[in-house]
Formats: sequence, C-alpha cells, structure tokens
Amino acid sequence: MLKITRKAEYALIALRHLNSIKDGELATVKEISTQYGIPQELLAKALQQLARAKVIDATKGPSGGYKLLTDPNEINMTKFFEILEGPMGIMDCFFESDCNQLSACNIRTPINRINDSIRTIFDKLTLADITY
Amino acid sequence: MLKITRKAEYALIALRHLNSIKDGELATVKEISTQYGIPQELLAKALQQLARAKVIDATKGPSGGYKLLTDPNEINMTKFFEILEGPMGIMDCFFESDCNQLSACNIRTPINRINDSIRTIFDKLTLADITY
DNA sequence: ATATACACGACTAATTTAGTCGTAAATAGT
DNA sequence: ACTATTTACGACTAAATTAGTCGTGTATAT
Repeated sequence: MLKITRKAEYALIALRHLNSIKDGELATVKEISTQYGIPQELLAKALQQLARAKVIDATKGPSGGYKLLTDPNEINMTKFFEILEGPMGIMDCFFESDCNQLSACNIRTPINRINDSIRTIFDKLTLADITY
Repeated sequence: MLKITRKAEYALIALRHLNSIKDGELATVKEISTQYGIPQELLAKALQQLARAKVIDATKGPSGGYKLLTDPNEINMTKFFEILEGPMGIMDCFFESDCNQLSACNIRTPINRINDSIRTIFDKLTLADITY
C-alpha cells in the first residue's frame, strides 16, 4: 500500500542520473533505459511530462537529450509526484467532492490530518535529498 | 497517488464508530454499513481481518456484533494498514527481492529513507488520534 | 536527405482493487 | 429442536488503474 507508480520510480531514477552527469552534457532516453533496464517508451513518457513541467529540458535531434533545468534543491517531491501521478492524497474525496456519503462520513477530519503529514514530508524532500 | 484502499477507508470508519459506542455494546456490520452507506460484504471482510488480528472482537449469533478489543491508543496506523493491505512501502522491491535491476538501481537508498519517514508518521498515529 | 532524438495520442495487456455470492458455523430466542 | 441472526471465509466477477506498446509527427545535426 501507499505505493508509487513505476512511472514515477523510473522518473526518479532518470532524474538522479541527470543530476549525476556533467554540466552541459545530455542524456538520452535510450541511454537511460538501457543502463537501468527500464522500458524505453514508458520512461520517454515520464520524461516528456517532466519536460512539459519545466523540470528538465529537452533537446531534439541527434546529439540531443535531456538535462536538469531546475536546481535539485528546488524540485520537491510533492511537485514531482503531482506532475507524474496527479494530485496527492490518501483518499479520493479530497478531489472529487461528489462523495454521496459525505454527511455520514466520520473520518474526514482525521484523514485530512494524515494527509497533511504526508504532504509535509514530501514538501520538504527535494531531489537533492534523493541524490546524495 | 499514495492512496489507501476503500477497504481500509471503510474499516477506519467502522473502527471510529466502534470507538464511539458505549462500553459493553456491540455494533453489527449491517448497522455500520447502513449508517455510513458502505457495501456490506466488503466491510464484513475488513472487519473479519481486524477480528483475526485481535483488534476487534466478534460475537456471533443474534444480538452479536463487534466491539473494540484494544485500547485505541495501542492501535497504530502502521499495524492497521498492514493488517488490511499488507506490507507498507512505497516500492515493491522492499518485499520482492527478485528485482533484476537491483544492481543498476540508483535510488534504493533514498527511497528507503522516504519509506522510513512515512512509516514513522503512521507508527506514531494511533486510532485514538483518528478518533477525536 | 537521412538518421537520431523528443512529442504525443491511441491502444492493449496486466495487475490491482472493489464488490458479490454461496455456504458454513455459532448462538439467542422460542 | 427449529429458526432467525450474525460472523467467517473462499471463490468469483466487475471495474478501475497501471504498465507497456505502437504509430506518427516534428525538430535538428551532419
């Protein structure tokens, strides 16, 4: 339970990789997927999402690839996960609001507190923390 | 992402309910599922798991039902979730160990730290915290 | 031109979660 | 003893989510 998706996992591996290469260098999806044994197309999608969100920068064409765009200290894990997996919350009722049991529900408040705790952890965690 | 299952959600609602009834009283699955609009059979399963784990106590027959068995302060959320959803971890590789990418994986250690943080939160959270 | 690399939507497959059903066993009340 | 009620539990189906693939398009270095 409380598992992250593989896509996020792959993205994390890739980000860490991007963080480790030299300044000015690029890494391609192919390289990364080969090196870590990750399905290429799936990793590609994840990196495209991160590129759209301006976390990484894409260069097309031969000798193209990706590089980090943001300071690793600036990318927190809440942002990261929300880019890849959508809004973070341990229960759906925080996003949906069409829960027909709302009036009867007796755990909304406590669940909210749990949720905040988890969010706080991920807010404080940056890519830099994942990296060392 | 990081969502808990509905079964766990239902169980939490039920536990909170059990915690609210008078000492010596019992609540049946039927009552609870009706009151909160929860599928009866699914809630039944969840409560059976909790009963097997000695978190609650079951009495069969007419005028039977469930009651809390443990002090709400003694039930922590890690235990609770692991009873209902199995081992808690944000990645599978902590349980499986047959990951063939292990050698290449560059995020195992940092992921472990994240995992520990989450665990710590849930370790400290008891049913009593959910209850007030 | 052409080969390489990213972009992206549509699609299928696999896995997980949600929910149902049938049957059994205990027990209180009659 | 019989019946209604309630828990116990495995097998099953349905729904939803996640994982992974494919086809096509666009940019660009050589």
